[in-house]
Amino acid sequence: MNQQQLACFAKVCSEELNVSRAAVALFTSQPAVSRHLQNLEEALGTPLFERRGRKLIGLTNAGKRTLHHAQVVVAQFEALERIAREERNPRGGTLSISTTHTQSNYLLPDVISKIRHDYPELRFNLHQSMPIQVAEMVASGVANIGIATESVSKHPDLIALPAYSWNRLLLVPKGHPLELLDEITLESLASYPMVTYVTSMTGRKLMDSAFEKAGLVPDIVIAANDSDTIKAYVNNGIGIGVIAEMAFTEEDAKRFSMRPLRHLFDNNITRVAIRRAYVPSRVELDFLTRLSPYWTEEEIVNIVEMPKEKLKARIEKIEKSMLKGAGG
Amino acid sequence: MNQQQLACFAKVCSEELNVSRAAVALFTSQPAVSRHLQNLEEALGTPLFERRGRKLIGLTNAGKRTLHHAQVVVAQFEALERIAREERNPRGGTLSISTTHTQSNYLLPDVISKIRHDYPELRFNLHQSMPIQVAEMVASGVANIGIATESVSKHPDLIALPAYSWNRLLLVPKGHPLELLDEITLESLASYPMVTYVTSMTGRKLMDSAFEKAGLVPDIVIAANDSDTIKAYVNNGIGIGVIAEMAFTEEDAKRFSMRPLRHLFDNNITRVAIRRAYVPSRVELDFLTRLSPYWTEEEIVNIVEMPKEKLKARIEKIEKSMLKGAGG
DNA sequence: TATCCTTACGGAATTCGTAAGCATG
DNA sequence: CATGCTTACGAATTCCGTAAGGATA
Repeated sequence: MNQQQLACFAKVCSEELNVSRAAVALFTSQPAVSRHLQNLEEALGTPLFERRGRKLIGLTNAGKRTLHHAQVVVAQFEALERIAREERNPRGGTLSISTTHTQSNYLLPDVISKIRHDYPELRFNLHQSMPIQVAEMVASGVANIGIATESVSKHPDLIALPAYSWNRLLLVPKGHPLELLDEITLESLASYPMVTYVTSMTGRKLMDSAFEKAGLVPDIVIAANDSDTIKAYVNNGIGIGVIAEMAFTEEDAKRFSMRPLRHLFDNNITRVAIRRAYVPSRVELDFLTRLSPYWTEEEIVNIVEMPKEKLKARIEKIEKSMLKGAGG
Repeated sequence: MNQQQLACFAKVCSEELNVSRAAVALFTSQPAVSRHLQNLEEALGTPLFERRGRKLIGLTNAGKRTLHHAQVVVAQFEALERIAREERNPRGGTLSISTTHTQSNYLLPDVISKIRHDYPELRFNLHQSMPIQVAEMVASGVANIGIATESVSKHPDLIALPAYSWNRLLLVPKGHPLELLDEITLESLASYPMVTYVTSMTGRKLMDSAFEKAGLVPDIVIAANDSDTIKAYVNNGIGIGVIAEMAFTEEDAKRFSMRPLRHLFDNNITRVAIRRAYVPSRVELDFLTRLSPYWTEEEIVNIVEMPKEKLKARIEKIEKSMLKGAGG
């Protein structure tokens, strides 16, 4: 039994038991991975996979138990390499974050400037993409921290910590009829052409389901990836905008009127995703604790190492306290 | 960087930076270990040891940070092997415990019979020896769980969890003058020849210091390793006996008279020792939770992975609640 | 001088990639 | 027949133990 065998095993599991893809991800040949799996099973003296012919179709009980420790080993090796890198170049260090446009442009600048104050020479890798890619990038190790509202909590190799909750607001050009309407209702929103996020992003699903429940169909003329695009089209008079609260800046207040929509839609929860068993670095822990008031350093370290069932309960607890406290 | 290099590094650290002894403990040659250390340092790109000439005299900062993760890796590999063993033979499994005579004969029988009820085919390795050897055996992996009152909390590679607190009692033959004395004092104890434990065992040090504080010198005619020997000599009229409370059985009540000594001596704390970063098995967790009411499974798992400073605070907290609650 | 770490060297074992074989859908 | 796992094989690398060399106390 050695590290490479375990790394292969973990990667094959995270690649849905596809040996070929695992080989690509590990920058090696497919027979090499195949052999490592055989040798690992031989070394442990017990099969790890359920097989149908030559295909791997599932994990045995032993495989399930082994997987967790294999992931821990892989993560510890990563941590050792990071420590060495930090010691070689104490000033360096990189915060590698993958996130969506809204988080990247309206949530992160504030947190990052605070972190930069404490770590002046820290470098940032900010990857911006769609929620599913955010999850993929963290799972594959391209980024170490993912921030998104969708997708990240479903990936089996990721742990998704609820970071904060938020809602939507209505964005209209100054002088628009909705600006001064007593109470904004779903009906009033549905009676205007609307510009908002695409289906896969920024809590769009929660909005859709609210309209559906009311038996309404919003007239979404343009669906965009990012808040800035939405603002541009609203500014051009194409329609009314529905965007995330945190995307409304002081600058926007000069051009637009804004109406809160908390009474119409459920709160969304934005989550931070890290790989299971990942060992966060010093800087990453600082970043995460600054990002959300709902967890402490100690908790993060504990949570990463938790078994699945216990983790679920813990996360639900955080979400409850979050939704109670009105969030933001 | 690989598992063997990390294992060598961890072992050299736990063998007080003596490469030769580490080689013996790892069942390999000394040059092999030496080379692994060099390769590890080269792979990490940073020295792990402070050196004077060819001698290792300490850890660098990088070495200290690396050590923890190296220990975790080693422990995870051990856990993987144990899991495989359990899967190969689900009924088997062994509880390997090293402890002192008193614990082994008077504390463990009850706990072990309960555990055997849940795991009928479980095998036990009970090693009985002096406290220092108990610590050594756990550190070296001969046993996985150590139980003792002395020594175990000082070993750098061990975590010592307070399990329970206890005190001494006076053992005299029926009809002895002390049997009916109103109040047993240190003076009255010092005025008779005494039979008790040897200095290195079963909380003997706390007893000595109580006499010393009072300016008294007890007349210890025989110092023994185990409670049964003490009883035998007391029975023969050699002197009065001072033994641990839990060593007094119903059987003893027929032959001896007993007087509590809680008012004269401080409580002792018996501790359970496990290797740092060790991953306890299912059975071991059950055993440990049955052994002491002061911790839960979850806590044990957390504690093992804690960094040193945090651990210290946690343990002190347990001890406080223990000493308050009169213990037993 | 005894202990302990490093270097040198030859043989053994491991590991890798390519190429070819075979099963599944 | 396309996808995907296994087997075969030769080359390169790594790893080990013995033996010898040098440093320290």
